[in-house]
Amino acid sequence: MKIGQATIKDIAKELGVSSSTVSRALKDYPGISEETKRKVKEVAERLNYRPNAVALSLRKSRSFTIGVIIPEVVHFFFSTVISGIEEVAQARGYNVILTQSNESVDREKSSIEAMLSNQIDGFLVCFTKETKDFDHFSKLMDFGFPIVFFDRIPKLEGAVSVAVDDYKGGYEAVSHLIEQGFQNIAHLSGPKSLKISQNRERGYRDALYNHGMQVNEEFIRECPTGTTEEAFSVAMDLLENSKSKPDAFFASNDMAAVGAMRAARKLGLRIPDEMGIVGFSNWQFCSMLEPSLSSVAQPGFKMGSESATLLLDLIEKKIEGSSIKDPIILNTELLVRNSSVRR
Amino acid sequence: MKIGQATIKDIAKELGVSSSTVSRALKDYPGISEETKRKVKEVAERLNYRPNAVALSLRKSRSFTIGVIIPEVVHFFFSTVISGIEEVAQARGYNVILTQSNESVDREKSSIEAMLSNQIDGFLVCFTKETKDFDHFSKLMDFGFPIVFFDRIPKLEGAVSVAVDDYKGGYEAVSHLIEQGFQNIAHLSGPKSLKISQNRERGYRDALYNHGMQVNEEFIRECPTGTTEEAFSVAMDLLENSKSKPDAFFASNDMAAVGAMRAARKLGLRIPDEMGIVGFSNWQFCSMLEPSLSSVAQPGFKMGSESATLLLDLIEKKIEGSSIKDPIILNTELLVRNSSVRR
DNA sequence: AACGTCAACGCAAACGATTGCACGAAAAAA
DNA sequence: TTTTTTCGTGCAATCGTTTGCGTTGACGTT
Repeated sequence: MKIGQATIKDIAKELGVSSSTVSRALKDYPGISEETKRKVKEVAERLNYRPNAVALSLRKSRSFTIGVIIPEVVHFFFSTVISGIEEVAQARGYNVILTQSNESVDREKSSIEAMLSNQIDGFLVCFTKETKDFDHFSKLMDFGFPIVFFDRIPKLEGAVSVAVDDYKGGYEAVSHLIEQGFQNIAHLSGPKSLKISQNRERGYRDALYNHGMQVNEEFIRECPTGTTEEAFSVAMDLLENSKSKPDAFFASNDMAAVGAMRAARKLGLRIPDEMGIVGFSNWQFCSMLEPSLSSVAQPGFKMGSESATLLLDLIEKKIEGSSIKDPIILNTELLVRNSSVRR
Repeated sequence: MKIGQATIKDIAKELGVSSSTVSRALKDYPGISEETKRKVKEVAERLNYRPNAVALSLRKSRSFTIGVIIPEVVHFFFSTVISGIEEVAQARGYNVILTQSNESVDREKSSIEAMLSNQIDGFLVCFTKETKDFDHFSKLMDFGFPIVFFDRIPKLEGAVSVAVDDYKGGYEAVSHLIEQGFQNIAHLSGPKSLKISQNRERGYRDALYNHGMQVNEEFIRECPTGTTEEAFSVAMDLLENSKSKPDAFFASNDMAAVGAMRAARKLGLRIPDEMGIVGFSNWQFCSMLEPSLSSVAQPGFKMGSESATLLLDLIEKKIEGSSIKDPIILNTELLVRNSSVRR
């Protein structure tokens, strides 16, 4: 009686019929007279009847709700992904339950538990940096429970996943720097544990290699947290203490790129003439910086909408999980701005 | 049998007792022998029993889920708020269902409907810019349905809401500009329909007034969409065509502030010497700009956590909605950076 | 011996909707 | 007129859990 929500029984009582008749009438089942259907629908309308989704979930063991597990919401890329997910889900009549793991595996696991007990229909997950063990996912997948991984993809047989072409992004960014005449390109990499970081780094290496340049291992430095401060000190260290000084940075993330910009500025190096910089993710602020920051754009919204579409198709059995062997790779695009173009 | 989830019946069958006994044993009800309790818990453990939240929702007409309606997720401030909401909800054992209205009233309404049929326990809402009519909210509130409004607050008797001290933020920003010696301070305001825009503008007016300066109506210009481009052209127009040219801008939002910066730069005006600028929201990029942008920081995370706490307290009847007459106002803080401090 | 007490548990209804099956009446076929 | 078919509807079980009330048997009291 909470919100005064009318139930099927209310309609039934009002018309002096059984609830089964009402149920069938509302769904235009055959075997109900037009007359009755009309009356039922009329009363339903008048009582502002809305089916109780919870009762439906219980009956059907389906909730028309998908769960999203994401490391953190306050992150331009992730929020874009969420937006894409939400868009598709809403269009197809699904709810989205959101939890952030804050990069903690324990929270990841407890969120899964909580959502499962809510009869969620499927998961959309970007696991944490520290998730090395995927048992809590594979257990579900063995049951045929629909899961789609996005951005960060697991080493897991039969996992359906959507990722961005990190390799190509890295490759193009570094090629671009080389073409601009930069000779000593350093790489501020992301956490080595993540496939995306590895791929960006591979792109970096291959670009150098294919342009006949040597990879200087000293120039590849991990920035596990990805903050500006961290990158700043790493870049400073590199610029002050390395044997051959870098004249360009390819950062695995935009925040880190800003750290490198700061370091360059602090040392009086002019960007882009004496120092080229390219970031990754194309955060909103890239175009607002001075000089504006070149960056590899990731299609966040598309990643969200594609993953969601995939998941819903899996849930509704429009496609088979086993038919998707390889990760879906979305294209990246290098946006060239002022931080990397020599005048 | 989906996820192979064990039910109370499974436990009951295994032990040859009734499901009522199992239910009571699991909750340590009196009237169940210690022996039985032990056995039940043991089997529950072994079968990895998790209560079915959907069945619970149906029985109790409570879902331990709250609904969040937000204009758009991809927005630094809002994503911060979401983060705060999620944090509190998770800590108190609630799920968060998220929908974005994309500033469309229709979507706002349909989201409400959808969530209601999911037996949601309460709403956390930031309505759209175009929401002028609050019937769809007040109808629910009349039933005593828990709703907390955040950021944008409605003209509605008895609404519980949490906002930021926009007036103070505006007042301090403009006072600061005045103290820095700026004389002709223009205001790029937000959509006039929103209370927050009105309050920021009031702060602007009062600051001028209290410092003995005149308000030049020509200097107050609305930027309804709040994009950089829009602000750029408005600022250009002001700088090129107004009788007395502004020497400072107080923008109702950081994106607009960037637009003003661009306009100044385009006209060769040096910031902050010839032109002072202060924004609002303290988006991440503020500190990364050159010069760094002074801005009024809004406590997004706190707004989220406070609103959520309030909502959950309402839901759990720890507090009475009627006991909260006035909006809860969270403090803003002017972060002075380089864009407004004359050297 | 007859009765009351109490611990320990089961029955069944309820939450709201769906659905296989059965039933009665009317219409059609014989 | 009798039999069969068709149509429109209701009954009751089901999903998983909770909970008011009833039942059972053991034990204690007079």
